[in-house]
Amino acid sequence: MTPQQRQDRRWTRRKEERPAELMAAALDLFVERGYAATRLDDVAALAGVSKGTLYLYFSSKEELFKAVIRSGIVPLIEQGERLHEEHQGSAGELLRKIVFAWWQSVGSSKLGGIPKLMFSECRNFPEIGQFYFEEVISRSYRLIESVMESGMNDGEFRRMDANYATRLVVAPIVLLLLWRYSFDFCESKCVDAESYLEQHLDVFINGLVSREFNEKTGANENKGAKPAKVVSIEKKGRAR
Amino acid sequence: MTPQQRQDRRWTRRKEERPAELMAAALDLFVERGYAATRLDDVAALAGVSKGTLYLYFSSKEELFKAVIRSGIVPLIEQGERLHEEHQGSAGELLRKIVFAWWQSVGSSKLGGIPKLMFSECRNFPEIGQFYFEEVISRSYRLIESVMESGMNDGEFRRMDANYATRLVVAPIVLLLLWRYSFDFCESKCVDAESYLEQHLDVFINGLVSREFNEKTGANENKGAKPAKVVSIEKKGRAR
DNA sequence: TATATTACTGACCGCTTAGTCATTTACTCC
DNA sequence: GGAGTAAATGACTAAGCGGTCAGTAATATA
Repeated sequence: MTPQQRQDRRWTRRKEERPAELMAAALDLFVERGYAATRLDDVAALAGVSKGTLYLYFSSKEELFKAVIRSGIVPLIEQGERLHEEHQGSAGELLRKIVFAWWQSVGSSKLGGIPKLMFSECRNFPEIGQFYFEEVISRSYRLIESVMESGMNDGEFRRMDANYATRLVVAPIVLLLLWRYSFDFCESKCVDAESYLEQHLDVFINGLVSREFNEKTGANENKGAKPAKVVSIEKKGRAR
Repeated sequence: MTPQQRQDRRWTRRKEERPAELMAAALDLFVERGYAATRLDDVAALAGVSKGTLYLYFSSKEELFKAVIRSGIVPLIEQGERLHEEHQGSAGELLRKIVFAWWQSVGSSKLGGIPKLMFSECRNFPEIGQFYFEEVISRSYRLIESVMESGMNDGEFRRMDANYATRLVVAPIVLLLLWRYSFDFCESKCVDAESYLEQHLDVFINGLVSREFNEKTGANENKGAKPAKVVSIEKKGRAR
């Protein structure tokens, strides 16, 4: 069959590729507009098929959403495990390596839209929110946290709450990602991810290493060899 | 009229209070479910009125949304200006003061939902997204940036890109807020904002102050010679 | 108490969109 | 080429929700 012949056809059978194409289209629109505001006709159109075809592969809008998240998560998890195995170097170097590898493979690809999507929608889909939390967020945090802890044990970093330290390294990176899919369009000059991450790691790692504390407030004191007090507290009563 | 009599009435006239009550209800639901997934019947019900009443005060769903954002923004801007005027103390102290004041008045109040809402919806409402960006985000950034710059000029902080430095202080705070309105429910332990912010400022300010920094690579220089053991620290005065 | 005013109600309308299915078209296999 | 299979279509249905408005009940006025 010549390409011309193929082009003349009203449509072609592409059973294998459809699901991935539909999920890619859905991801784009979900990220851009949110789940509720995305119409399945538009998803189908963007994937180059009719809505009926979409229903050949996904039984409902919610199933499509779940599939988008699940398939988007797989590479994230694999990426995490790869990084975990390739442990070497000082904690600071390792941190640097992980951050840049992650940004390259996730932050700057289309997968980067998934965190924004999950932040927006996780309350509407608690089940898949929980899934994402456990399989992606918790795992990533544990990876970083182990780096932080080994850095402290080796004396490379000063002692502090490793859980919070982890959140603090991750936060600017995640926010950069969210920014890309939200307010980015408001700015004329966009953030240079490379320099931003570089400066973040620089300041952060120096902050971890440094032992100069504010004596006046007593804050940030490193009390000898004692580990920093664990500040996570039991969750209190929740509104509603 | 006795309270009993008032209770017996099917409804009462409360022209003055309705708009604020409706906006409060709308904010709750918009933050929880997103704009598109929020039904006006539910907003009205949560505010204790019928949908018809809602339309007495707001001409459309979008107008309600805009009103919610605008009214939520006003206190933020006022807060910002107040903080700006109360300039005093070193840059580090000032930063600390601003962060905690902001958290107390915004982060822990219902207004905290607005950033989450804006991150989720700004692409669907570019006009109001732009408005929020200019009136809230840019203003706040300028405030922090001026603190960072004066810190650098005084030699309290080392020189670096003030714009990025600003983003880096703000990021963990904003992400904490977003977290509260998204994945928070997934965790059994919740983040203690106070300790989290404390640790953030500690690490960050120390990272700004410290000059153990390899200009060429951007990596910190402690990799070769590990710092002394944790037990042998002596507190030093603050670097100037 | 009688009348006028208006805040409020809730049934209703019509559009949008998730989901269905009878039909059409591409492809496979003999 | 022709018969059989299955991928894809698009018109259709039903439900949900934004938005309307004629009517009702609370309040003001006198």
